[in-house]
Amino acid sequence: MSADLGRDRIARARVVHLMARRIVISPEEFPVADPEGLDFREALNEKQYEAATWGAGPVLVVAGAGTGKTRTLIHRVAWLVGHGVAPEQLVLLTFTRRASQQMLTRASTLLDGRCSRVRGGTFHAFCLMLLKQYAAKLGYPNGFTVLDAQDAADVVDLLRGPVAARFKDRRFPKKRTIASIFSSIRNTGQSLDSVLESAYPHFLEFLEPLNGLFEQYVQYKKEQGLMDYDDLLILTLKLFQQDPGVLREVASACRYVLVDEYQDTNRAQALLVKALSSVHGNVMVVGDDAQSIYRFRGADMGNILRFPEEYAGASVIKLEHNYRSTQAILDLANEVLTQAKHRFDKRLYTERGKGDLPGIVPAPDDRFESRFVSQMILALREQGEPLNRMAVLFRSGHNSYDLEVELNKRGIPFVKYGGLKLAEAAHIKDVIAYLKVLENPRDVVAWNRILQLLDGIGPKTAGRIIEWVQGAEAPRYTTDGSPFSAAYVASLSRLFDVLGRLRQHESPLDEQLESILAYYAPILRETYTEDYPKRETDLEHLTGVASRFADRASLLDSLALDPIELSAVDVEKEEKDEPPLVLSTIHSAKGLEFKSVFVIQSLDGVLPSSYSVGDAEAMDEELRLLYVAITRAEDQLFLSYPMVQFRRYEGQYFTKPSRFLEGLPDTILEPCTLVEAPRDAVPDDGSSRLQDGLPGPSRTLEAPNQPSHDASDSLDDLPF
DNA sequence: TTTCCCAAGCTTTTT
DNA sequence: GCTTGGGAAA
Repeated sequence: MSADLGRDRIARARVVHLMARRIVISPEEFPVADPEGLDFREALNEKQYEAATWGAGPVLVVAGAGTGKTRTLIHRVAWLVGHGVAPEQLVLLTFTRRASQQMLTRASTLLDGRCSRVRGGTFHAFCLMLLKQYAAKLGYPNGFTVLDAQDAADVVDLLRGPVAARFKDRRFPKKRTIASIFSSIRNTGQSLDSVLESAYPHFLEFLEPLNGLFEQYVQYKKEQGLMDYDDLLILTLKLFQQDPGVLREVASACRYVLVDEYQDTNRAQALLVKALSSVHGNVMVVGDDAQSIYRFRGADMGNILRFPEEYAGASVIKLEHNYRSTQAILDLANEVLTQAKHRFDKRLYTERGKGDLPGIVPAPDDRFESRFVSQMILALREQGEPLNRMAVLFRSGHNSYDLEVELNKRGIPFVKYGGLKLAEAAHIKDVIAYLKVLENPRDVVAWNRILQLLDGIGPKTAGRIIEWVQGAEAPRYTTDGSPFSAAYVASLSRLFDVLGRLRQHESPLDEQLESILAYYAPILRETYTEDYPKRETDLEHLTGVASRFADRASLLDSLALDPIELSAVDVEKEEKDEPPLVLSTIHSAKGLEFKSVFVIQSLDGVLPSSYSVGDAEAMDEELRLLYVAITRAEDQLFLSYPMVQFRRYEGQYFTKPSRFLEGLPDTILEPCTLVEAPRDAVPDDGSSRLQDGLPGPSRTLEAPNQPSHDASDSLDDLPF
C-alpha cells in the first residue's frame, strides 16, 4: 500500500467561536505515527487511510456500498482516541441503534475498551439524552413521556373527534394519516399546504381544520409533557436556538462529530449536525447518495449533495473500491442503477473475481418460492456456510410470512429484523402504559389506555377519571370522595391501589413489573380469551428485557426509541444453538453484508411498491432500495418471485417480475428454472445438486423432496 | 355511555 | 388478514 499522502502532518486550521470574539488557535496536530499497537496502513487502503486519519475541519466521505465504510469509521474513532482525544468528546451519530452498537463494539476491540465511552447513538437517542437534561428550559417536566408513532396518533385522535364531527358527511383523514402529515411538516420544514398539495391533494379541502388541529396538537403535547419522535429533534434545535449558552456548552463537548448514513438525514438532523459542530468545526459525514432510502420520512439526499457548499472548505474523499462483492454482483448493481432518473456517477469495482452470476428465479407460487429458498439455504449450510452469513431480504415485513412457516417447519433458526415489533403489540403496550403512568402521571395517553381496560369504562368516563386524578395538586390514587358510579368504583380502586402502592415506595423495577403483571393477568385473559397464552409468553419476554435496565425511566426511554431491543432477545436465545439465519426488510438490512443473499418477492407492485408507481422521485427510491439489497451480497445472489399469487376475493392472479429486473441481459442476470426432482432420486441432504449452476443460458435448479406433489411433475408443465 | 357487531378499508419502509 | 369506524342495542 502506498504511503504517499503528501502530508507529513495531518493538520488543518480551525477556528473557535467564543462569545463574540473569534480567537484563532493553532492547528491541531497529530503525530503521523499510528497509535501504539495498530497498523493502519496494513488495515486500510489509501483512501480509507486518508479518511480515518483526517485531522480537523469538515470532510465528506462518499462511500459506495461495500467500500469499507464501517471499517473506516471504526479506525477513525480508534485513531482519534489513540491520539489522546477523550472518547467523551467524540460523538458518533448513526441511524439505527444496531449500527451504532456494532460500530462501538468493533471499535472497542481495536483499543481495549476505551472507545466504549464514545458518545453516540441515533439522532433521536442523542437528543433525548440532551432533552432530559434541559427539559425545564423548554417548559417540559423532566419526566416527560416519549410517544411512539401509535401514541402520537392516539393523541391526534383525542383532538380529532370534535373537528371530524363537523365533516360528518365527508371523509376526514384518519388519525394515522393526520399524524403522518404532521410529521412530514416537521421533518421537511414544509408548510401544511405544500405537504397536502404534494402528497395528499385529496385532503386539501381540510386545510383550515387541519391547520387548527396541528396547533392544538403542538400545544397539547406541551401541556401534557409529551414528545413525539419529531419533537426530540425539533425541540433540541429550539433549545439551541433560544438558549445559545446551552448550544455552546453542548457543542464545546463535541470536539469531533462523526455522522454515518448522512444521505438519510432530514432537514432537522442536518441542522443538528451543523449546531453540534458549530464550536469545533470538526465534522465528518459518511454516506452514499445511491443508498438513500428514507425519503418517505423526510430524508433529503440534498443534505449530502450540498455538504461541500454548506461547510466552507470541506474536503471530499471518495471510497469506490468495493471489497464485499464479486464483480458479477457489482455488474448487476451498476446496471440497475443506470435506470435511475437522477444519475449517479458511480460505478463500483472490485478486484475480486467475476464469481457466479446473480440468478433470477421465477417460482410457480410463493409456497414454491419458500421451498426454493429454504432448500437452497440448507444446501449452502451443508457446504459449510454458516446460517448467519446468509440473508433473505424483502420489501415489507409481511413478505416473509410464508417463508417463516417453511423455515419453522424445517427447524431452521432465524431472526427477523424490521416489520412488526413486539413493543407495538397491544398487550405489551398495556403493561408499558402502567409504567408510563407511574413515571409521568400527566401522560393522558397511557391513562386512557389503562382505564379503558376496565369494565364499563370507555373514552368519556376515562376522561372524567383522568380529570379527577390530575385535578388535585398531587395525583390522587383514591376513589374517596369521587363522583363516580358504584358500577366501576371497585375495579377502579383496585387499579389505584396498585399504582398508589408502587408510587409510594419506589421498589426495584422488576418488582414493580411483577406487581403490574399480577394485576394485569386477569385482564389479559379476559380481553384476549382466544390467544392469551401466546401473549403471556410475550410478557415474560418483556420481564426478561426489563431485567437488563437499571430503572423504570431508562427502560421506557429505550422502549420508545428502540423497540427492536425486544427481538434482540431472540438472537441471544437462539445463539446457544446455532447463529440464526437473517430475515430482514431491505431498509433494516442497510449496512449489513452476507455471503449469500436471497431477495424474495421481487415483484412489480412490491418492489417497486405500487404506491410509488407514477411518482418519479419515489420510483427512484425504490430503485435505490433494490440497489441496496443487491449490494448486501458477497458471493451469491438470487432474486426470486412467485408467478402466481392469491388475493382474497379474486383468487389467483398472475404477477409480473419487478420492472427493474426485466430486460436485463442474460450475461448480467441469469434466468433460472425450478425443476422438481423425482422423489426417489433425491440424495438425503440435497446438497450436491444446488451447488453448481451449470454455465449456460438457463441454469436449472432442482427442487427435490416435495412429498405433496406427483414425482413426475415438472414445474414447467404446471397448468397456468 | 359502553359495547358489540358488521362493514369497510388499507397496509410499504423507521425513529 | 387485520385493524378501524360506524351504527344500533343494552
